[in-house]
Amino acid sequence: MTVDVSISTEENASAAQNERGERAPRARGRPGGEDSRARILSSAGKLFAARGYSGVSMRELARAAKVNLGAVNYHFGGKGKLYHETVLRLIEDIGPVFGPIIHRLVDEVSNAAGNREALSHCTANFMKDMFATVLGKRSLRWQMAFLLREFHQPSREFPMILAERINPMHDAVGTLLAAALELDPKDPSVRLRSQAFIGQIMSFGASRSVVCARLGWDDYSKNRIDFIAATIIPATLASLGLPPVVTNEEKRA
Amino acid sequence: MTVDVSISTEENASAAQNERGERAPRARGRPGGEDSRARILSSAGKLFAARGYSGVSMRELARAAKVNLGAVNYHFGGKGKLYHETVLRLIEDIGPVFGPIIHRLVDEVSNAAGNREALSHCTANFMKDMFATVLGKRSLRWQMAFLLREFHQPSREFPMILAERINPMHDAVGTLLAAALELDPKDPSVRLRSQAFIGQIMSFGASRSVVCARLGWDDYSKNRIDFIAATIIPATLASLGLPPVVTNEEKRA
DNA sequence: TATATTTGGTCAAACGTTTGAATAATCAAG
DNA sequence: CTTGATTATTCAAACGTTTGACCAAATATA
Repeated sequence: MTVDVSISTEENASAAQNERGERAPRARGRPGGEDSRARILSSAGKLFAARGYSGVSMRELARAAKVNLGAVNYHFGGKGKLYHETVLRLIEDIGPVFGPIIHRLVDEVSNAAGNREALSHCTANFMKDMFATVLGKRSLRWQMAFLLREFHQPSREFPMILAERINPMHDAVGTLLAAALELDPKDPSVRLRSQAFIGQIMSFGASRSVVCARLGWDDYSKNRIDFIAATIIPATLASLGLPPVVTNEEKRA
Repeated sequence: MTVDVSISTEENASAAQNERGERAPRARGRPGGEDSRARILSSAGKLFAARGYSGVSMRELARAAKVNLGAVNYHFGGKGKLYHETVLRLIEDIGPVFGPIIHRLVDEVSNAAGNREALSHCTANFMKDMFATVLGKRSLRWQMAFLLREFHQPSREFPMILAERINPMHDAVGTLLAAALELDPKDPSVRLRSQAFIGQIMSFGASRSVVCARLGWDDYSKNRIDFIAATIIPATLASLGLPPVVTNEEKRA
């Protein structure tokens, strides 16, 4: 448990003792290295997501991360390697976010055991989770933009993203659709409908500018995201031939 | 009619006579101008779509268009102006493609007059048109990539694209959804479902790499696009509470 | 000749990268 | 408790290349 945390955050690795009580060797040399590294990685993610690889200069990046220009190459050994590290970091970052959502979906589908009301609830829960996460999580904003960019303009890092994060998500949705449609999860039509299912959700992230322009919104907010979910979920349930989910308010009436 | 064609292709504008039979004034000076301009514009579209504004250098562009570096600035007066012209050209190009699709949809929805079988056929026809166009038309490939880029990373040209091409498309889908759901076309939930409707289709273009990877395809083909349409259309009909469309084969049986 | 276009070249600025000195911490020796 | 070696990091300057822009001369048609 403590191991997991230290791996996922990856900070303070050199600052304390290890779990055996042995003295961990303190960092030598001028301090601040891990700090700068983290700042560079964070700035790089945001900038690459917003403007793409060639749209970001090393100088701009160094300025944003508040480090010297040379420090970027010192820590990462070049722009290309930095981009690679950014993708690795992205994959690490979104794992703990989508992992539980995927886990919950697969669990609930399994527990539903074909019961269609239960499948409706799985679907609604999953979509609520996804909308809230993809559209709402401030901390995930640049990651989503980064992903969308890699989707439609795959770099050499794309296969890794596909294998580590996209395939598990699509496979999970596949089990839901297979249960709802009573088809094999490997059926090509299930895979296509998984794409439509996920693509529909992601499109609200990819076309944020369009949605906001057409709805007269400045940006998404919690209430607006809830409204999107409440609007789209019934349509998706119907598309799967699943019964509508009765909301709490409707139950009271 | 002939006017539309000449506008849409925009080539040979200086090569022949106009429709009144008057002699069009032949171009003076060194020849090749309109040719070079068109080649530059075409290369610029493809390159900007693939790598983005800053991912393309003027020299690379000149090489791709087989013109001298100076000729690009001669014709367009700079990289920024060339990008602007590329967007104008894009809007002009996709107009004749999506215009008829939109027109057909609005017409058929109007003629359906609320009849739900007729609305099913509208929907199916529109989606078939869209899938075939967005995924299939080779000539539209870079335009779609360009659009998707502008969606999620709007440049200063975005408002024009929105007004000229996106809003009409969304409004047309809005009339379909309003008829099917018996709501006002301006209802926010109709606008959101229009986004989901279109976004779902576009996602097959945006995530081409994902779809192909998961289906084991190298690329889309006519048959595969038909298969996508045949898979997704029934789901969309169900999501709108519209009756399924009976295919020709099923009718014979 | 007049006009339109192409051409090759130059320019300052910005690019990614490299370098070597300066800095700040730890560690081992005295 | 100081000292000097060692290590890690920062920093400013410079490298050679590429960038977008610009220009005057050359060229090809009317």
